[in-house]
Amino acid sequence: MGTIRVTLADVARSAGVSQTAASFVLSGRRKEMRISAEVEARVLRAASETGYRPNIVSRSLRTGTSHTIGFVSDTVATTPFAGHVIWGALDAARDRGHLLFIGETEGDPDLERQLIDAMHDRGVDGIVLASMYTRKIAVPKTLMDRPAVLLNAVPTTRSWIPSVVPDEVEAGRTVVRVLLDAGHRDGIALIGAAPPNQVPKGSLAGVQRLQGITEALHDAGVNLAGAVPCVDWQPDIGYDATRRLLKKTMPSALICFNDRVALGAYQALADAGLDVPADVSVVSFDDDLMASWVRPQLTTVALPHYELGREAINVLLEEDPQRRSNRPPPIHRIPMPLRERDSVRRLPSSQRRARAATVA
Amino acid sequence: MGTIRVTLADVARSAGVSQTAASFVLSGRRKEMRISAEVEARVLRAASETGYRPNIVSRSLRTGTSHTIGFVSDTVATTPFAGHVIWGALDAARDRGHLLFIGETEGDPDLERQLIDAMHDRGVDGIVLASMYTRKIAVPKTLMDRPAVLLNAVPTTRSWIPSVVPDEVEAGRTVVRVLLDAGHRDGIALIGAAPPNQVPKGSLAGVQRLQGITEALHDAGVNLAGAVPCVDWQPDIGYDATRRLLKKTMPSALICFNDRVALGAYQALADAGLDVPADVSVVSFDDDLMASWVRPQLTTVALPHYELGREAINVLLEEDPQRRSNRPPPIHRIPMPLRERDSVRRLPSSQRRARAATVA
DNA sequence: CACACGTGCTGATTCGATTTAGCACGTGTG
DNA sequence: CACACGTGCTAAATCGAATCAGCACGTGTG
Repeated sequence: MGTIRVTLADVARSAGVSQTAASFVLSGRRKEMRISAEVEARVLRAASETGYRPNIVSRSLRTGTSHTIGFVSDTVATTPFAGHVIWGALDAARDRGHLLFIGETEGDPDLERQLIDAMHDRGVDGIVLASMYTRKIAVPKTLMDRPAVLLNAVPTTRSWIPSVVPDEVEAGRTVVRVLLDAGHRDGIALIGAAPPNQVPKGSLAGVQRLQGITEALHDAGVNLAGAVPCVDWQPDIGYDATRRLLKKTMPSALICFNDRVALGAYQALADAGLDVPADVSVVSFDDDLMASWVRPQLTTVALPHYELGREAINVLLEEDPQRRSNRPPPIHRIPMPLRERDSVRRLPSSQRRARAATVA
Repeated sequence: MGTIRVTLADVARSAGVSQTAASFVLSGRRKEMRISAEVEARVLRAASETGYRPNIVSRSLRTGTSHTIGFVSDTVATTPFAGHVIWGALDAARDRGHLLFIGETEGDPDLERQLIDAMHDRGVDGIVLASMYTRKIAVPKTLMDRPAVLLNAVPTTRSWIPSVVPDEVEAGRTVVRVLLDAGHRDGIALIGAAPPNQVPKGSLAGVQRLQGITEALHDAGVNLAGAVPCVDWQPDIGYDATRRLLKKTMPSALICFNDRVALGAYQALADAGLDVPADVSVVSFDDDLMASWVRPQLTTVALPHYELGREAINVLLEEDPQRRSNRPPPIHRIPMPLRERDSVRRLPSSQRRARAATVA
């Protein structure tokens, strides 16, 4: 306890050389300073014998880089979402020799600014600003001075700040492909949004999932059997929307805009005496925990939390050189993997052959 | 972008005074240096006009305190447990002007050491070492050099390091009190552990919950109607244990050693045609999410995640003075609050009067 | 032999704040 | 008038590593 730290000066003295020599050896740049192999050996030996560890605070003051990253999110760790994002960020940071500060804003812009400033005061190399759900955010001015990345968010204001977001458009295409591949065609209906752009207010995910879905359907020459928008993607609202749909038409497959909506749809279908997937197939988005709890387990396209966290760190640490170029800020889209479970029925091969014929 | 930071020297120059004067004014110690009110005003004005913010890296190098804390846990944020602990730690840290590094060891001692060292290298003021579940841990040597606190763990080795843990003994007393208050007396049985010390291997919580329970029962002069230990506190094991109990006796109330065990007990009771709470009351520990999902909702004693996180930070930041005293390291026990829900039946007042008479 | 040049290292400065030591000036005291 | 003492401030050292600017010594070249 209270062990005094070994400094570079100690190592240099113990190796009988100057601090400069020791410094260059230990940073692996001995050739640059033309340090002899013999001196190198002495320094390395002294360093390992004394148990020298460089003081990063000091290095940071001199060089301006701290091997430290700030991670600021509106909600930290109380949801599995945020948990896995942080997990990915931690892993990526560790792989690259960085440590992570974390902070939670609770959605308060003042707190957000204070946290960002507090991190900058501590010399972080950059900041990841993360959002719970995908949306556009006004980038705090205080974030603009130094390297930064938005996670699960895109900037409203003009800025050079890169974003890392799930590839929702492609996910929309994916769910359509799943249904088409299983032989569904004319009975596909949407729960949670409707073309051309009826989505929950402020929901970027809604817009993009819908875009992917409509594009994929259009490419296949398929028309929707129906579509009921929701003001919010919650189970009870999804329940009501599904009941309304069933009054007008009998779908063969539902695309629900997230797993909570799908849960509501499950209940409405059950109430109507319909079986999933025998009578109606269901596909969805997010891969919430509940997706594997419900019976039948839900086929859904997962939000790639862990990968989002990883990629945000990687983008941040590679971001500097191209900064301030006049191109629009890069948006990195992370694939959303399909989790195939038990809520989609493969139609009998006769029908599938029919479809194959149509396509050909 | 790339805005150059204002330094103390800039502020001093702009106020027309020395750095020393500016420094003492800004740290609120002007009387100590006998700085005039007029100079104070000039400095404060210059600081706010230039938007000066102290460089904490530099301060840290000089003073050795960084207003930064390391939080190392075996599992970070992927469970609501860890999430709420971190949430509490973040709040406490913010309240005291500190920022939190976090790190995850995945149970790997090497990684643990590396993380602790990396944090020390960055000049953290102290480290919280957190464990997913309450247990004894070997304190890493590298943790001993500087302030530290164990969270949800107590040291096996002799060390001065304080611990913050849930007050499991008192929680044991609490569940007994709930049952006694509701009029239960002779029909109380345990699922998950049995006196004197049959608990899942390595489970500190088991030992302490059992201790509290047996003490409270003894104080009330009540004997157990039965007790079935479990090798692990999982639903299926709780299910089996409950079935075994029911073959021997008909309890009026079960004390389950955690909520997962209680879930198994619910199923076994249902299979036996018994209603909760009409036929059998159930109380438990942890307040897992599932405790409010099951029907009837489960009366349980909650693990105080948020408070554990808060208290760990508070203890850490107040820990220095008494350090290295020869007394054993302090163990801070955090109360586990009772969540009264619907799984306990109040016995008819006749029986309760009978009990009151017995006691009197 | 004079001088350039390469080799192998060292001394001193820097980053930005904190802090110790001490200086100049005025006022009161014997 | 000499001298102590209080007041209000400044200069310079310090924390630990990185790094710029050289210095000494040998070797080769004209």
